[in-house]
Amino acid sequence: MNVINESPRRKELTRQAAQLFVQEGFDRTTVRMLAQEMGIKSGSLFHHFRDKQEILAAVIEEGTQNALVIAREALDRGGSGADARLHAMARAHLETLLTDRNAHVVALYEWRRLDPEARAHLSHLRDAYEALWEQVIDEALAEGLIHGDRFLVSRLVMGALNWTVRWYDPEGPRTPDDLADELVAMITRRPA
Amino acid sequence: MNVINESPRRKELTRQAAQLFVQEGFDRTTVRMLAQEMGIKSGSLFHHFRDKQEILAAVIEEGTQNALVIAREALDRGGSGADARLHAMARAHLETLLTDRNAHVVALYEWRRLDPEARAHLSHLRDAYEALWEQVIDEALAEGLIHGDRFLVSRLVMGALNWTVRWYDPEGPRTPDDLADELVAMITRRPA
DNA sequence: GGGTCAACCAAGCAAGCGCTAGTGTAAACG
DNA sequence: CGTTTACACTAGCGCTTGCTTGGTTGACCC
Repeated sequence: MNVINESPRRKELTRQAAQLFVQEGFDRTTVRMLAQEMGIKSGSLFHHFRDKQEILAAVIEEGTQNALVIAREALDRGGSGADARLHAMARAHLETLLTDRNAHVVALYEWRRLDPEARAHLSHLRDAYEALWEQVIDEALAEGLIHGDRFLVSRLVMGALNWTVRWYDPEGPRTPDDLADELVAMITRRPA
Repeated sequence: MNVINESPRRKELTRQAAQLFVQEGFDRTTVRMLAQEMGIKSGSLFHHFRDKQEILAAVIEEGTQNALVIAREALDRGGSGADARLHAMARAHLETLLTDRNAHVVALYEWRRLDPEARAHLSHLRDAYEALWEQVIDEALAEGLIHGDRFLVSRLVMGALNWTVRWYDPEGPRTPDDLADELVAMITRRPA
């Protein structure tokens, strides 16, 4: 068994698993379905992953890690004003939701299926990501761009963003940029 | 079988099922677990519900119907200004999320487990509820209380609200009123 | 050119699943 | 009184589940 291994083969298998988990849900996706999607037999699956749970953890880890990287890049690259940084974060968030859509949907819906150890590990990753948001929101508060409770505002904003996976249609007329603009406009106050 | 029946016994069973569905998820909740929670044997369960799916549908229907009733009452009772009505809707939404928490969590997480017929039926209920929101948001837009795209704003707002089930702690210091205030303050613009 | 090793397969086990069939019983009804 | 009705029980069928076991294959290595 490869256990902690990060082979390219495993990465590809993880990507395919994410797709199935989205379509069917984790519990309804059998190891036989996973194996077929991957073009192997169900037994061979356990050469790459210790058990079914580990596949779920791998899917979620992949998505969260990417989100973190993209958000950090966006902040490093972006402008210096709170408004620009708010925009950059929102856009980065929505872009990840597109490119790694499957992984994020799985993370949102199947988080509770993780066993305690995996959950603890992945919680750290997620916390790191949310810390970025709170930092940017702190800056916006400091500049007077938005008002209110730091904790509540960041939760409400992340809720609005995360919820987009439930209704956003990439084929539709709206780009991630549009959404980011609309969101930032909605929560920031410029004199009317 | 009672099939379409709405006996008080069935209502109580539905409430208990909701609790288990939240704890374990629909797929992981076995009919034997449900029966034990209800104090009967697994076979007896199918006297009240045609199959497991019907229990899920009953749980979600219950929650959505209550949300609709409460929201309508809040709007009828509430003031006439867009600001007051926005507050009333937000407060009503958060209150339902508290009193019928289990049912709503199930509705959010397990919606996709519904079979097509049940989903079609419940979609109508949900659409009716969302129509209330869009109406209130239209009023707020007309009054210039908020700006932006009607569709996007309502989705973002409902996202922020629905997401609260993932982090809101009823035992914590914040009341649903606090949340509603914060949300409305965040999205409305009063001259700074 | 023997040894190593990742990757895969065939076969199947033990457990658990949703659901059914057939029966019992006590209260309600005419 | 006999019949119906609501609710519960026991027993288990047929199937699927996650996972294990023991073995095969082909590419690479000193």
